[in-house]
Amino acid sequence: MDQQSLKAVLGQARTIFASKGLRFTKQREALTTLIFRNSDHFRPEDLIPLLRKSDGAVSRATIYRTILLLVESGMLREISLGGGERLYDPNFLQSPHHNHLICVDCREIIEFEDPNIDVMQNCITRRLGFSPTQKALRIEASCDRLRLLGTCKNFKSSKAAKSPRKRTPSVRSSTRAS
Amino acid sequence: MDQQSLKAVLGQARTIFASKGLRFTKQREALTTLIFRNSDHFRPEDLIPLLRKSDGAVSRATIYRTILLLVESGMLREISLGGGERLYDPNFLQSPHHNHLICVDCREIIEFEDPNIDVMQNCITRRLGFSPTQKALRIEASCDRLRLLGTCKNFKSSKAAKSPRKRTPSVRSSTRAS
DNA sequence: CTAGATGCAAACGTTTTGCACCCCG
DNA sequence: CGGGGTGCAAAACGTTTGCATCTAG
Repeated sequence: MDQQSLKAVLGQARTIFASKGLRFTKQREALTTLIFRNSDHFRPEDLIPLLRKSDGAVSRATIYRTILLLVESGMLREISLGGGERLYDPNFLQSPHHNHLICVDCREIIEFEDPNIDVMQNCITRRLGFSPTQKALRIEASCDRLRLLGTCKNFKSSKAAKSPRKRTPSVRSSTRAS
Repeated sequence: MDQQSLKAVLGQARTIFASKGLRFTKQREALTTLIFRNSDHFRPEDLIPLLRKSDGAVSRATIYRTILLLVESGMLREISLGGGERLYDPNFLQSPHHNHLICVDCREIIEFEDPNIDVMQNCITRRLGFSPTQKALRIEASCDRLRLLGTCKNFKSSKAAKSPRKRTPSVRSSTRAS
């Protein structure tokens, strides 16, 4: 996001917060800046090391609390990519109706928009007797290029197509040991 | 699910497991029966008390491990309803292409199917250069009936439209206490 | 007999919370 | 100076794992 838009976003946040009687502290500003500057999907934990580097360190608790505020303000949206992975997406501010395609080969996330999908979702919702408030379409798919050519413009062997939620094994002491 | 279909499902599970060199133990059978008998969405934790009642108690570890096996066998699917809530849905066996609408008023989950949506998803996926493997459409919506008439056939005040992930407070001892 | 399965409890990663203190307005 | 905000560390949660034991085939 360019400097111009970022300024606008910070202003918007400040206004929304003020309207709720909340302060826009330097921590909240640093966090908001970080989140919208690169407009990447992120996990709350990801933000901690990023904030440690510069001088604007923010505690874990504040990070979680601020994210919640931004979600409640409609500036940030939670998305789910399966496997219990919980990500936040700052891009709904600029493209309010986009959806996500996740490449099962490289776990790359591709954002796309389609007006027909949106119309159809509204239709279905109304037909069921509801008024739509939020819609999320997630498509998991495999990359044709990778399958046919053995390579994929998104493919990075580093994050190779694997299981989310990895745990680091550790020394373990059994209580029932003989 | 009727007794007939349940028998078929158990047979299917037994076959798939056998083909992978896995056993269909009494724990796995009890679990599979429970899951597909009522075809309700569930969290792994939900199953523990249900299994304690009858004689077929199964440990937490086995529950998680078996659920994983069922997912890998394509008999069970994980769905996500937002708020980090991770549910499992046994109904994809009978309606492989259904989607979910969640009522924001009462958190009721309505399953629906729409052939057009499916075609369109395939279109979009191919246009992006991918082959679809799995699709999930989640619509959050508010119930018209409730808004207009103040009542909703799905509305239960008990599970009143609120925040997922509640925590039970507890006694806490502060280290920094004076 | 033996590979696979189970149960237990410990540990993990993530998220929430109580509380003392801080600071902005 | 007061009410909202922060940081810390301690829970709480949901899930995974090592290991000893058990069991189905």
